[in-house]
Amino acid sequence: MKSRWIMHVDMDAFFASVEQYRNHPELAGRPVCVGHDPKGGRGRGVVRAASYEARAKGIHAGMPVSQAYHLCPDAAFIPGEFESYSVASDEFMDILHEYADGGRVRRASIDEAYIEVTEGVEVFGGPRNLAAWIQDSIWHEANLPCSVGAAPNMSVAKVATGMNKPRGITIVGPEPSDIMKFLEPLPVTALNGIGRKTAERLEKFGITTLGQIQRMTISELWPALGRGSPWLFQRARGIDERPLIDNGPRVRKSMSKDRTFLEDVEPDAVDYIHEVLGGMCGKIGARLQKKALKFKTVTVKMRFSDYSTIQRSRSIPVETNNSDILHRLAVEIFDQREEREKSIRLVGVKVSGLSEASEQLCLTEYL
DNA sequence: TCTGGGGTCCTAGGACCC
DNA sequence: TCTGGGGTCCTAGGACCC
Repeated sequence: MKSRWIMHVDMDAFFASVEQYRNHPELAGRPVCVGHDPKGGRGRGVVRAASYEARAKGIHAGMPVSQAYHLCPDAAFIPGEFESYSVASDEFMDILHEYADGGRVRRASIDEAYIEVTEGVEVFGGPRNLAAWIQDSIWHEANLPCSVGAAPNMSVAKVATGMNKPRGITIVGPEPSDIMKFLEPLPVTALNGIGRKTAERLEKFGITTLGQIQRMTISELWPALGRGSPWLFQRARGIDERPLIDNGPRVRKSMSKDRTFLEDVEPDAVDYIHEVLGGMCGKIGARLQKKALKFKTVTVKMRFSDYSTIQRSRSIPVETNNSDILHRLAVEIFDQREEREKSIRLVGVKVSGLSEASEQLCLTEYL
């Protein structure tokens, strides 16, 4: 039986690359950080994406901008334009459609996707040739660098991509023994789905590498992971039978806006918080209207000075996208919080249960 | 280095209906 | 009056990802 081939394509430093190669070509070759304004080293946000030049200075995504600023004050710090990333994403997804068997693309996030290429690999004379073609097409047609991982399933392909970045190609398999050998030395966190919490749990049982799991049975794994054991048992061995299903155009499930204050806000400054909520609700309302969407549920997130975080939500019987209603609901939810002593570090508003706005909206646009 | 902002998916209990 | 099982919606929280 001929082996199945899946490719995972991951954009390199996606937001930073869009800025360097598409929006601001003058930034190519320079350290670029997309994220919050560092405000001379006092800013409270973090870096969303760092170009490889910035990474060479020790900067990485998720790092507080204040720290990034100290590491490299002359990096270009730009807030970024989400819309341009969305357009760039659609462009490279379109290119992937051309190479995928049956045009099936599974979008995993804005900057990565899986494609089934079992037939393509034969036509192009092997996975490495096809991966190189795809990489070249994306570079020449969309002006974006990417890395490619190829393997007999999605799980292993994703791990492969991460092994060789930027502009890398990594082929794993097709033999199960090759896959086992590839995964054997890797830390458990190399797998998609194993984050900090799960890694900590496993470590309590002395488990840190996939090789260790390969030598265990499901029942030996059970005390550490319970119901998650069969899943990890398989993934550690590179077994993943999931079919690659095209998830079509992006369907948004929720929309949110958070704000961390430059300094924590005193618990009695409710008017100020209400005003901030108003600003966020206005922006969310505008985005909903632009996309012709209505919401069913509002969630208000509150994070306090000790970093404890709560969320409170409420659903309404009739969907709407009216900013004033949204604001009123958000204020009500906020005012009902049980925590009244601690200062407030962050407030956020999220709308979910999104549905398409009907003719009503069109009518109001006429009036 | 105190820890952003945008998301997704899963679980679990309770309400409510048939 | 008691009992059940299934389905769906709502709310809260948690894990994870980029």
